Amino acid sequence: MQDEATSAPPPARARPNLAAVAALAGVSASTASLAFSGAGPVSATTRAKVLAAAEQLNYAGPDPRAQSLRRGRSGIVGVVMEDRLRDAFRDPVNIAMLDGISDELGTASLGLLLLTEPGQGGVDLSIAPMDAVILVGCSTQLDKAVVVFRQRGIPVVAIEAEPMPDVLAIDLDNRDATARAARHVRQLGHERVALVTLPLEPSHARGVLTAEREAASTAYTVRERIRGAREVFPGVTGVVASASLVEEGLIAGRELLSSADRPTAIIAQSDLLALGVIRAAEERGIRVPQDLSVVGFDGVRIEGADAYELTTLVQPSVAKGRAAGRAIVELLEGGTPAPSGFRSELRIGNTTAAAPR
Amino acid sequence: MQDEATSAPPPARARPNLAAVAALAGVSASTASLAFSGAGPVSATTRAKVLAAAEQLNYAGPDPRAQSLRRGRSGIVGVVMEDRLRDAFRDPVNIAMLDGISDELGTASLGLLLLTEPGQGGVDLSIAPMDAVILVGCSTQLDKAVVVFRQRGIPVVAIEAEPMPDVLAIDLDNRDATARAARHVRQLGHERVALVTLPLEPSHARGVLTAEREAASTAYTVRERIRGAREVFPGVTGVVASASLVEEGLIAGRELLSSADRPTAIIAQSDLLALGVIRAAEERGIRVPQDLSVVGFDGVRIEGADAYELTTLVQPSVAKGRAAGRAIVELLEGGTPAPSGFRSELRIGNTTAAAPR
DNA sequence: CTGTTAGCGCGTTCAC
DNA sequence: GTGAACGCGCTAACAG
Repeated sequence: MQDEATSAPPPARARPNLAAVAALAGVSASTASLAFSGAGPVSATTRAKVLAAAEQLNYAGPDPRAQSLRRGRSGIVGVVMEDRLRDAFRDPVNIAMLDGISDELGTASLGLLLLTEPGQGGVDLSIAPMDAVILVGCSTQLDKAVVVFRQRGIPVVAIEAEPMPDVLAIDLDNRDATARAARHVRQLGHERVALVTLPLEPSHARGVLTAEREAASTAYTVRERIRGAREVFPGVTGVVASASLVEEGLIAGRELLSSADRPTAIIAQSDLLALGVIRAAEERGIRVPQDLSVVGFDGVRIEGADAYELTTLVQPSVAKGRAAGRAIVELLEGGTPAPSGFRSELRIGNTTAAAPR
Repeated sequence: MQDEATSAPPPARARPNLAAVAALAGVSASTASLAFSGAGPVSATTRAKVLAAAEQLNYAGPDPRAQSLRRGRSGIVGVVMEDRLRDAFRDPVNIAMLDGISDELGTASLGLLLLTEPGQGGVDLSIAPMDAVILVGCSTQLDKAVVVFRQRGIPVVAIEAEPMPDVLAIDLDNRDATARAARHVRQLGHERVALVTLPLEPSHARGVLTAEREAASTAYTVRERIRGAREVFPGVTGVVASASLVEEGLIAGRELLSSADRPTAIIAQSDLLALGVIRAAEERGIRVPQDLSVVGFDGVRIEGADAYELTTLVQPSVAKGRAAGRAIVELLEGGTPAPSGFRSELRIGNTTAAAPR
């Protein structure tokens, strides 16, 4: 059977397609398709012929792009992160969540397309061939994108985002949890309390937490946590960090601790920020927790924070990610998963104590 | 022109397509296509008509999957990481690299599809609709996948991988750099030296570094670094960690430091491991660097390692990522970028000193 | 400026 | 078991 092939030089050097393989194998395209997909009944002989032809033509198998079109599925799930990746990945909490997501998606053989909010010059969100989308802590700026997704029939799951119509929410008790921590602080007798918040705007501007900034912000998680603190300390204010980093906590801490009547307790919106605050205190000889109580959020293990057992709100990051991934899978299978809410636990360490004097 | 449309109720509630929009707008499909893509000359009137029709039908714009097929491009670049994401992202070096990659890809409006090596139950590598692939520190187990990519004409760039045909290499001087560090250690008079290596096998098995394991391993970077150390300390051996984590360094350090004639210097293959080793020494009251010299690799800033300025090899992680991303973009534009090699710099800190006695 | 004509490469009905 | 035909939704050529 190879006689002709050897006599006539293999002509097509271009990318072969299924039809070419089928032709060389002497079968129809549909048969060849079945031979590859494994679905449907194909005789062993025929399959072997097809495979041989494929090998001869250097055919790699069905084209994923064409499959996507035909099947109406690309097998890709977009994960939209709020920040630049370099910022997002610096916080262990995000990594843990992503890990949970990827775990569930991987199980369903779904790929994970990493995207960032527009404005940072990434891919146009509505143009990528995705079957579903997970929004991670995204601002409401994504409204337009969400509309497009809905028009396309692309299911959307949002982790800790402002409730949006037709978007399945995976939520965290940011407000309640912060209120619980604040209550703990108040019970210790603290009255001069300050906040160190995560970024309020996409610009990641550092600075004082003003009423205007707060009102203008679209950062759901940040606002919820602020509100939680206000439930206990109504007028409480503080400073805004530009990212969830120890370094940023340090800067914020210096700011807060330099004033004459400095706070006796600081509620930080992440463990990294809290650790930075502690460093700032150390710099000034302010003892934690004797002179200053510090509360964090997340409950991540931070290398090098061994000296302290941070009082913090332990949130189930991986579980959150898993829930989102699971929900996506169910939605793609036509199911109707329920929104879910996760709870953070206050873990009291040795960075909070009775207010001085 | 709208008369008929208003008399007959809008029938199709199903997902509209370009043809439907064109029909309702009273233009041809190709014209409608141009109206959306913005390419080609379309009169303002026509465009408006098309857009109005689209809005009326709730049409979200061209289907990305169909565009992919037609254009032969999906706009997606796969990034294959060796480990589970949870492991990979725990090391700042990988995050930095990914950041460099995503920066360049974002500039070219390319999406980043996160994949892991098969075996961990992820997506079948050859089935995702990717335009190009970046392999990050991958083992040679990807041979088959690489063959498929080549057949498909999908360009492949590999960061720190065993050289493979038709794969553009972005390399790091793992061997030379380690040799330089080892020479520094020898100059300080050390003779009893041990290694703490990164995982040698996909299984991430912890344990002693044996000749068999080493020979069987496909972990390019790890082997290169071992070889570099051997150039200076020919018979040197040590232990294998199961991941690049402080915790793992701690375990490895305990192992190495428990023996009677313990090493006076330990060369770790990452800063995280090195920090763990230092912790192990602290546990036993072994002073660093007086009693034990420790060398790392990467030059990342680790929170909480303030007490020490680690002697380490500073590698340009972000630049590596950028180079890979840039190469991909050039390859997709039909260019032929040259392979590149990056150099690590030995940064001498205060964790190495003259050998004791 | 706009319409017509062809496919991109594949999967999926149906008949036989 | 297998083949023939059709269409997924869009866009690149040309023709007018």
